Amino acid sequence: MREPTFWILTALASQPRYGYSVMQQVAQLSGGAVTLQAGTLYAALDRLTAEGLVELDRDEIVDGRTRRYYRLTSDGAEALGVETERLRRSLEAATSQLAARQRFGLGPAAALRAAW
Amino acid sequence: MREPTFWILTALASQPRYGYSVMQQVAQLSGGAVTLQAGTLYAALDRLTAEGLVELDRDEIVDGRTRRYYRLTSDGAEALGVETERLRRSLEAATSQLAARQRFGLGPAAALRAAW
DNA sequence: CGGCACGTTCAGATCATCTTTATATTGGCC
DNA sequence: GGCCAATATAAAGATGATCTGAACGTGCCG
Repeated sequence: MREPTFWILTALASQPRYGYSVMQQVAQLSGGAVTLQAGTLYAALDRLTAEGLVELDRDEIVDGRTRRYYRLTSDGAEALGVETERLRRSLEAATSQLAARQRFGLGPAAALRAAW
Repeated sequence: MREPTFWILTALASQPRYGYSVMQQVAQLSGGAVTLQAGTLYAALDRLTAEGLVELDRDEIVDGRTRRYYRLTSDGAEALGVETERLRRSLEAATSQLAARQRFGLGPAAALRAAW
């Protein structure tokens, strides 16, 4: 799962949203670090719908503009849960390896390097 | 940063390694969940070298086979650190949204939706 | 001597994402 | 009145990391 897909599922987890609302929610959740491109978003929503991770909730018309709401399916929630576990393991691995790097680089550890 | 790239940098963080050793380290760190494809690995090492995140450490010949060691550069370590922070925020967001979903009444139990 | 682990390399295909463009409405500003 | 920003979705073409699949050579072991 790539970044945009992950964030879209995350934004839809708590409640149904329409495309533009997903964009805003992702921007907020990521602290402004992630800005979904419109092309990416709507293509992803179509793809995720086809995959069954997301489904159409309803259409609303506000100020003459259509808002197409999507919701996460139970498959989508499960996929996000699996992805979250994967993130947890990745984070753990990187953290431990970076810590090992500190020990490797600091102090009189030159002998250690030779031993390896 | 994609998955394979992340794991390659992580495997190289603690010490220099050659390609095959990176594969094994990634498999171990990920608990067997990630298995790098040879094509992906060596292409990535070339690319990361060109980008300056990784650099050639040394060549060793063992049992007639060449082992090409790579090491993480300081740029590479920094990139991995940034990526790790990004993972932390992503994990946090997904966790909180999934928790909100529970409260919203759309827990993993699909039976709930049937009641609607 | 046949198979398996080791170790690297390359060509071609896939596909999510990015970029760009198009369309349409509302509302603020000069 | 005209311009621009924000809202809202859609679709076409380009990009590029990854995947697929294969090749090639060595050494170890039963």
